[in-house]
Amino acid sequence: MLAAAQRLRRSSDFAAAVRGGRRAGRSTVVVHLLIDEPAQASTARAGFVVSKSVGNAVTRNRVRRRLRHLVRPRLADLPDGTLLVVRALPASASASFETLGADLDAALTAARSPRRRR
RNA sequence: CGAGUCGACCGGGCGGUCGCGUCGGUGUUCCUCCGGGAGCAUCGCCGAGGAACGUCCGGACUCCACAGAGCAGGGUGGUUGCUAACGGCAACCCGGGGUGACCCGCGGGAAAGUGCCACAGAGAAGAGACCGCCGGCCUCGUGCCGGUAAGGGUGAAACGGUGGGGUAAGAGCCCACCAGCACCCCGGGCGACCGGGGUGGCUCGGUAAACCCCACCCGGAGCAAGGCCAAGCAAGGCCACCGCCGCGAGGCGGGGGCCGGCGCAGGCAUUCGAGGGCUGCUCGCCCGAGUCUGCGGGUAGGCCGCAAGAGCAUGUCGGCAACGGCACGCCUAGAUGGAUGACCGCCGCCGGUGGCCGCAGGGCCGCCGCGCACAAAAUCCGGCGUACAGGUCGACUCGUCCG
RNA sequence: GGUCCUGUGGAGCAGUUGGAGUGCUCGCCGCCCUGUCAAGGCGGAGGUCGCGGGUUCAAGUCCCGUCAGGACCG
Repeated sequence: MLAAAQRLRRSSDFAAAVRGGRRAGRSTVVVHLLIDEPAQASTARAGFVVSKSVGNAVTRNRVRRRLRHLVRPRLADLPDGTLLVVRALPASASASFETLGADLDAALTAARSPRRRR
């Protein structure tokens, strides 16, 4: 799980990450990553978007909690001030914990690697 | 043993590692107006449901000054009770279903009035003459006039049923029995209603989940209610001290100090009262000196409300029951991009499969499985409705067999 | 938290005093027309009226419950 300080709490943070960040998708999740944030923020922070198309309230809660648990160790590798938004797709409702973690890793490396642009 | 009815309940368990949220303790860092506050670490307690769901009803609570009257509008509809209240629940009544335990019913009024009843049929609601039956007339015909609702046919429904008398033919026209209706009397029941007797006229269709009538109920909005602080638009605001008030966030008053200098346009008013409360109308009442409309500008932060309650468990008493009284015990989630997750071990259940045992129902031992339902608080309660793998307990009915 | 709307052939819609599931546009099938295709003409098929109950002689229509989709308000 994530502590409250490591989560995105404001609508403006979500908008900044989704609009300004780099995006990479897999079959279960889509990742928005915004790295160059003003240096005042202490740690990297993450937020989750699980829409109603994923399932009812129980499955949405389960997907979000699994994603939080998966994001927690990976958040330490990201530089300070990074904003991360993980959006769950409908396929994530039936995915296992392992495939969810594999997709999240793949999407994160894909979003971080192409730093050669501009 | 088989088939079934009703009610109550559980809805995976135990342990370990790493995490999250509220609250409390400890330590530490920072800030401080010295009251405290914030962050981090660590320890401990607690941490979704029987439906948390749908939002179909009813309340508590808050604001609208009080929560007023009539009309309109909406809702409910056997009776009596229970309840804070209800469209809920219980018992009973009536009607229907079942061999039975039991189940189902928006179950007031059609004799206050209006509307509708397609097609078919002569006729569809104060009756009516198509065929038929009977009588009369003559121009003797596939004729005209009259009587007749017993028969035929149509329809979901045709103005009581059977038998007899009666008649030209018939008809409640008369009579007996039956069914139904209205009124009266007696008995039982708090009541819905039930049982019995008498009189009347013979007779009255259905539909109110069509308008309507009757009885009863309903003021409106909703915790995003509502309140406080900060910031900002703005034009007034900010700061500490003392006293007082508030459940609380906090506020009020006093003297003192500091900063700042009056968005735009239009309408109607200033006690003979604009405008508003009161969302539709009328009355009545209240607030009232500014208010209304449009444009422009600002605001997405924090706190209180916010969890001890029509509360739960046990016992006992009253009541057929729903439920209520008393005693004792317990404290049981409070998030706000929204806290319960991940992994492991053992057991349980389910499905598949293999072996052994048994005449059989089945039992025992293994292996496999993304297997184990439905579905998650958001102010809080009481109901209703709906979804749900599997399981437990109790009461009762019918059938068969044995004693 | 509150207030509403929609569900009818494959698609989009109409459907009133409740009375045969009736209609429109596109699509589909067959035939005609054409050297061929399109357009056009003629004919045809295709329906649990979202689902389950109820009222009524009779329900797409009225009532209740339920499911799915969608919209609005602060």
